[in-house]
Amino acid sequence: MSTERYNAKTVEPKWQAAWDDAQVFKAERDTREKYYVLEMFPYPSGRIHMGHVRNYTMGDVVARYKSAQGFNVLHPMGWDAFGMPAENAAMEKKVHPGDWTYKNIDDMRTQLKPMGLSIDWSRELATCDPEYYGQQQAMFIDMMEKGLVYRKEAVVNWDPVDMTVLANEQVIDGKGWRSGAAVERKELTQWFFKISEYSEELLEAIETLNDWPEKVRIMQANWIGKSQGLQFRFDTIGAPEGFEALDVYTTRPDTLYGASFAAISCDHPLAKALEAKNTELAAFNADCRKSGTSEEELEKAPKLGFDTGITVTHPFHTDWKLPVYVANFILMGYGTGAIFGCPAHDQRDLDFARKYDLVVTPVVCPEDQDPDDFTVGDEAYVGLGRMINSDFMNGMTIDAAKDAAINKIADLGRGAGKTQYRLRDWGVSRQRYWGCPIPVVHCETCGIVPEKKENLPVELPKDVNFETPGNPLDRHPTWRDVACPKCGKPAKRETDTMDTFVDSSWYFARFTAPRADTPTVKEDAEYWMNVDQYIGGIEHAILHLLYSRFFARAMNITGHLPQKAIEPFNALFTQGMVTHETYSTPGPDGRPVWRTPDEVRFAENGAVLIETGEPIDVGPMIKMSKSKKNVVDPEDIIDQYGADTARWFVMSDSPPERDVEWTASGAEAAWKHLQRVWRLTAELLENDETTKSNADLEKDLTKATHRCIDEVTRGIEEFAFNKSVAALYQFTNVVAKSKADGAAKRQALLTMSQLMQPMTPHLAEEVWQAMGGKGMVAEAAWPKANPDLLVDDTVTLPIQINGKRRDEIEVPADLAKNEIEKLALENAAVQKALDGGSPKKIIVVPGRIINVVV
RNA sequence: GCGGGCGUGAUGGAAUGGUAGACAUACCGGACUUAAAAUCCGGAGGCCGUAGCGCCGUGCGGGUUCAAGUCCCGCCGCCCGCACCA
Repeated sequence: MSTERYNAKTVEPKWQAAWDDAQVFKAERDTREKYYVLEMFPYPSGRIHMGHVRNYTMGDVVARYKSAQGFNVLHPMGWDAFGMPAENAAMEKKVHPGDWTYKNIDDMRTQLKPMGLSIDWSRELATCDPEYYGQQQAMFIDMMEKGLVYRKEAVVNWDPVDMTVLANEQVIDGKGWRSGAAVERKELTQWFFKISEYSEELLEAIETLNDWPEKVRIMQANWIGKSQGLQFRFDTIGAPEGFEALDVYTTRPDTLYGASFAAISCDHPLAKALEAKNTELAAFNADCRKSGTSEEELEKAPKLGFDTGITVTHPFHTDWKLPVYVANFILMGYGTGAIFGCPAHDQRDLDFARKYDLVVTPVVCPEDQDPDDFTVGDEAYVGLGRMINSDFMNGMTIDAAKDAAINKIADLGRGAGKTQYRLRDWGVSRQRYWGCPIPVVHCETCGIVPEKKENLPVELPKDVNFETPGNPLDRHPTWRDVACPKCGKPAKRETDTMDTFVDSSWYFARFTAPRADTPTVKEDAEYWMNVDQYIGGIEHAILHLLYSRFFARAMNITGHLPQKAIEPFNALFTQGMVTHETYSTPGPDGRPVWRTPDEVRFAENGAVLIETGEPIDVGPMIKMSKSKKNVVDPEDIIDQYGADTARWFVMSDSPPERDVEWTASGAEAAWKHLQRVWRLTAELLENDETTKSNADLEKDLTKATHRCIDEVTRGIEEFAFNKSVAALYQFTNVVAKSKADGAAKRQALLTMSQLMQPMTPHLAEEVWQAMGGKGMVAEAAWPKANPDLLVDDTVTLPIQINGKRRDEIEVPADLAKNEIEKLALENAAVQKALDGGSPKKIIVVPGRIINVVV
C-alpha cells in the first residue's frame, strides 16, 4: 500500500490559486441575502502573530460556513495603519513612518495570504492612504457643519525636556519614557467630538444589542455611567471674589447630614485662584499635577488634601460650617470638580477623614442594628438602611431621603436634581505626524476655516524628519503656511492630527465601497450594512466599540450611513487573547530586558538565555505583545506544517472567548490529525471495492455522519468551534474503525470534508476532489442533518438514590414516564435501598435521569 | 482605586440544574520494526496495599434544590479596561 503523505506545501498554494482564479470570495451586490463578517483589522506591526491567526480563522470559519449556507458573504481586510509605532521606528531606525508602514503592510499581507482566508482582497484598504483619510477629512468637515465638533482646553502629559506631548503609555512612573524627566500636565486647546451629547442614546440602545456579549454591554453601560443625583450650591466664607458659591454634585444627597468637609480638584478654578496668594497651596497643587492624567493613576494615588482655610455653610443649617480642602482624588472632568464628603458612607471620604481628623457621623443605619449603638470604624457603610441623625429625613429609606433632600434643596433655591454621565467628550487632537491631518486652517481674519472639499485630501508632507522630538508638522517650513480658504490671506494649517480611534470608527462602512470618491455609497451601504458578525479582542470592549457606535450615528446625521446602520454591529464576539509567558533578563538600569521565546532554552535548572547562558526570569502568562516580546511567529508554524494545521490548532481545545496559551505540542497534534484524515482518504482510494456491503454497518456510519453534521453545525452557530473540532475528531475515529463498505465511507468522507472546510479549507478541497465531489467544496452547499437519524431507539438512564448515582437501566427512548418509574422501582439497587419500604419521592426526567428519594 | 471577566485531572478543555472529566495533549502498556520514528490497539481523576454495590472530588466557606461545575451570598487568586497603546 502506498499512501502518500499529505503535502500542505504544494496543496495549499494550488487551492489558493484555484479560489483566486474562480474569484470565489469576490463580493458583489446581488439578489441573495448578504452576510457581512468582519474581524477587527490589524495594526501593521510588520509580523502577524497568533492572535491574528486566531481572530481571522474564526472570521473565516463563519464566512465560509455562511457562504455554504447560501449567503452572499462580504469578508474584507484592511490595515489600521496610523499610530505611534511608525514614529518610534522613524526615530530609532531613521526610516520614514510611511515607508515603514507600507513595508509592514506588504510583509503582513505576504504572511496572511498563505492562511487561505476567504477574503475579498479587492476591497483592501489602509487608513494611512490619502484615499481613505481624505474621505475621513470630508466627514470631519461635515461633522463640523452639524455641530458635532468643537474645541476646548484639555490637559496633556507634557515632557518638559523633549518639549513634546506624551501618550499615557509613554509615561512610566511619572517620567517621560525617553527623557526620564518628570512629566507635567499642560493645557492645550484641542478638538473634541460631542459624544457626551449622545450619552443617553448610546446607553439606551445597548438594550437592542441582543447578540453582543452581556459583559460588553455592562462594561459600556458602566462606562457611560449614568447617575441620578443632586447639584447644589454651597455658600463660601473667606473665598476670593467671584467664588461666593461653590457648586457640587452628589449621587448621595441623602447623606447631606453626614457631611464633614468639602473638597475640590486641584484644577478647579477656585484652587487656581487661591494659588496666587498661597505658595503652600501652589506647591500642593503643583504636586497633584505631577501625576499623569490617567484615571487609574489618580485613583490609586494615596489620598492627599490641603486645607484652604475657606469654609462653606451647610445648605440646611447656615451656622454649620464645613472646611474646604483641595484633594488629589477629585476629578475636574466629572461633575463640577467639587464634592462634599460624607465619611461614614463612602470609603474614600472615610480614608480622607481619618487622615485629616474630620468628624464621622453615620446617617444611614442598617435595619438590623440599633441606631444608638451604630458607629463606623475603618469601613464605610454603603448598604441599605434607615436615616438617622438627619433631622427631617430621620426614619426614611435611602431612596425616600434622596427625594426629600433634593426637594428641600430645590425649595431653598440652592440647586436641583440632575442626571449626570461619566462619559466625557472624545478628544481627538494628537500633536503627532503619523495621523490624519485635521482639515482646518487658522486665519487671523476668519478664525477657524474648514478646508474646501475640493482641496481634500490634506495630505501629510513627505519631507519630515524626526531628529527633533515633537510634531514635525509644527515646524514644517511650507506645509504649515497656506492661504485661508475663505479670504485668501496668509494663514496656518492646523497641525494636530486625529486620534487613530477615528480611523477605526468607520472602516467597516468604508469596506462597503472602498474605492468611492465619497466616504460611502448609498446603495452599497444600504445593501451591505450592518456588519452581521464582528469579531475581535475583549480589550476593545469599551473605547473602539463605543466610538464606532457614536460615529455611525454621526455618519447618519451627515448622510453617510442609513438610519438602520446607527448600531453598526448586529452581533459581536469577543475572542480571548493568545497568551504566552514573558522572559526577561535584568538590564543595566534595573529594568527588565525582554526576550523572545526563541531566545530562551529550558535547561534542568530553569530557563536560560541561549546566547549567554544567563538565567531568565520567567514572568506570568500574559497577552502576546510586541513590547514584552512574548510572541510566537505563525509564519514558522505555517512553514513547517501548513496553514490548515495552524487554523485547526487555533480552533481546537480552547473556547474562542477564553484566552489560549500557545503550545508547540498542540500544533504537532493538529498536524497528525490532518495527516490521518488524508490517510483515510488515500486508503479508501485504493481499497474502495474490497469491502462487502453490510446494511447495519452502513446505517451506523450514516447515523454517525448526521450526528457529526449536527454537532459541527451547532458548534459553529454558537461560536464553540472547539466543540465542532472535537466532534470531527470523534467522527474521524468512527470512520477509521468502521467496516462499512467503500461507497458508504466515501460518502462519510465527502461530508467530513464539507464539515472541515471552514477550518481546514485546503485539505477539505483535496479530500473532496479525491472522493469525487462536484466542483470545489468551497462552493458546495452546507450539509443538513436528518433529525430522524439523530435519535437512538434506546437510551441509558442513570438511577440515582438520594441524588447519588447507583445504577443505570436501558429503556426504549419513547417509553412513558410511569413505565420508566415502574422499571426503576424493580431495579435491584433501588429495591435494596428501599428495604421493603416505599420511596418518599421519585423523579423521572425522560431521556435524562431517575432519582429515587428514600 | 473603580468597572468587567475567569477559576474543572499532569495540561487545554466537555457537561439545556440531571451519569463530572466528551475530545485532545502529555504519560503508561501492548502490536508492528533489527532499532527508532510513524502508525495501530489498550489504560488512566484522587484515596483506601488487595477490595467495594466503597469514600472523596469542579479555587475556598456557606446556602437554595429530589439533584449544583452550573443558581444565590461571602471570600481568595489570576486576567482585561480605565479615555493619548492599538
